[in-house]
Amino acid sequence: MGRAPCCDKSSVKRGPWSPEEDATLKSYLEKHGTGGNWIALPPKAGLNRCGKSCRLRWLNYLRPHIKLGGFTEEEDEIIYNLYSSIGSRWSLIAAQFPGRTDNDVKNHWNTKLKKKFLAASSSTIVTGNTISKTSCPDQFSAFTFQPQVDQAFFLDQKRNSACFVPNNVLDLEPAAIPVPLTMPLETEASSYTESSLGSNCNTPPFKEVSVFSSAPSLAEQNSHVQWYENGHEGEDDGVFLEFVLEDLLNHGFASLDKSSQVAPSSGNQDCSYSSKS
DNA sequence: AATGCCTGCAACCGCCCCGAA
DNA sequence: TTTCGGGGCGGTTGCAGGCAT
Repeated sequence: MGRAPCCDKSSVKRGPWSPEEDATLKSYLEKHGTGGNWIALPPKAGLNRCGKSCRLRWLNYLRPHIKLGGFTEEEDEIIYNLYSSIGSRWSLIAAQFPGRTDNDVKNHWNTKLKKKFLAASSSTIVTGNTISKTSCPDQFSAFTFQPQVDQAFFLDQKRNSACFVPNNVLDLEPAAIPVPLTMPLETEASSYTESSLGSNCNTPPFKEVSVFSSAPSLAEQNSHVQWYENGHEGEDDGVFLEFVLEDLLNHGFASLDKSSQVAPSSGNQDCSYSSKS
């Protein structure tokens, strides 16, 4: 038994919005606002539309300062890096671009970027091969970019970075893994504090680009190595990130130094890996 | 010029979350 | 504490325009 629909779909108009409807909605919202209730809004505004449809129309096309289409290469890169790190959290990704909507970013991804980056995925791996050993923390961060993993994710646009925290790590104790992201703004690296994030998560010491941009596809291929945080071995598998380190090493995609499998500034965090096979 | 296919995008659907009652 | 309902979000669909044949 499903929940009751928000409106009578047989009696409201559906499909593309006319310029008159747009004008009516825009005019009403500019004068009165939403009133905190989209469902009740259409009759007040004189529209024969579902409240949710009104909300969508306003948020995606009518509200001020909307920027549609015309994605730049840099934006594409950021979208891809974010998608690699947090998956299809379109609202979160769109939040990185003032004026862009989640729907627009999602459509852009589905129609253009997905193909573009899938086609380029092999060359991306080659790019990963150029990583120096000293950039191992980058790779570790990249390995945390698994959308499938139950995770908490903190973005700090001001600091040009983000923190990733597996959910059940949060349950145990706050120990965040910093995730460097490509952000449009040049900013100084600085540290998160416990008060700002509730953890000892720090930003990386420099502005970084996610170099492991084929992480999702590699994660699918790589399933026989499991990563553990020290002290949590054998616990809930859901917290652990899985991939084939050996394959990476064999193929030279990444140069890993086990002794440095620690995020650069995650304080007390330490990690190790083992083979499941 | 006509037809069919492909692509991009606007809009809808339905689920989940969260706050109010 | 539970229930209900609205908002938010990601996935999907359907249409229109462009392109190839």
